[in-house]
Amino acid sequence: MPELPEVETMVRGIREAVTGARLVDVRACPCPCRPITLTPSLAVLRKQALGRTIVAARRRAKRVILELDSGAAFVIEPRMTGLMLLGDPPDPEHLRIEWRLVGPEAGQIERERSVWFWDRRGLGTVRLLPAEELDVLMGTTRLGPDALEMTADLWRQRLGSVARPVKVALLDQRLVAGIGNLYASEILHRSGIHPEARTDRLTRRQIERIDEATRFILQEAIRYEGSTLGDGTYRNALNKDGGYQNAHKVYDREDDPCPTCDGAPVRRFVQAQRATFFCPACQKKRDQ
DNA sequence: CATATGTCCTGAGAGC
DNA sequence: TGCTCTCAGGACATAT
Repeated sequence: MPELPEVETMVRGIREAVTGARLVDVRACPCPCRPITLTPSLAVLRKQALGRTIVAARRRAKRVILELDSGAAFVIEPRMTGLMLLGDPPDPEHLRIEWRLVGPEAGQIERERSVWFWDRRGLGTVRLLPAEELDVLMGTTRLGPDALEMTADLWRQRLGSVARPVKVALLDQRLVAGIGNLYASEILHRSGIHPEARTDRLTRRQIERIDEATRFILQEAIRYEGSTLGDGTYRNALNKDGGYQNAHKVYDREDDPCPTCDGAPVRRFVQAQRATFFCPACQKKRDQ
């Protein structure tokens, strides 16, 4: 499930191929699969975007952003199973959108190529947002600060303003943007904080640990190019598996001995309808 | 307002 | 073996 590290990997994977390229076509998947949420309609979107040049590929939280020279931008939300791929994807059944590009690539001659949005479950969305709406998305009113932009002060401020189990708070994209279910468990494990600890009772020291752990876990996961879980859905832009699943300490590791304290078995429980994993020895409820 | 729950979707895996 | 059922969790709509 693409969270910040997976989306960052997608953006890095397509950046070189899309930046500076001109958009010559946008096509919806020709197969009879259910159409993805596309805003505006394909016809309107083509009118606004064809002939434009992609000036930047960026990430905001868990979204991929392709900025056009008009100021508008494609905003792609992969949600559960969406992927950005280069070249010809292997499974045409779940292809949703194709961007056809032309332009110089890596100092070579002009070349036509495609970027694809592939999405098995079809929960993902593709939008073309005008500049003003993009500004709102990039700001922190609707989405909180990007998880990699957080500071201890910001954490203190934002966690202090809510009274919820800390794991649930980390998943709230208005509070901090980019963390999903997998990395929330990993971040709290590294922080040594129980997932049910209330945000309004966290100590200064605990918040500093969340600050450090967030950067550490997310940057490490980016280095590994994200996590490809058992269903094998997530892949990078070249359709290769990520590697971070092998470095998970608790996520999807129920009953395994905790690799940090090498003793207690990892526990799993359901919190706000999501699976939470933690080590009962490293993450005591009432703690240091 | 803050927080909680329901909803969408497909395919893997469990259990009978 | 082949069926049915549950579950996975992104973001947002609706409910409390």
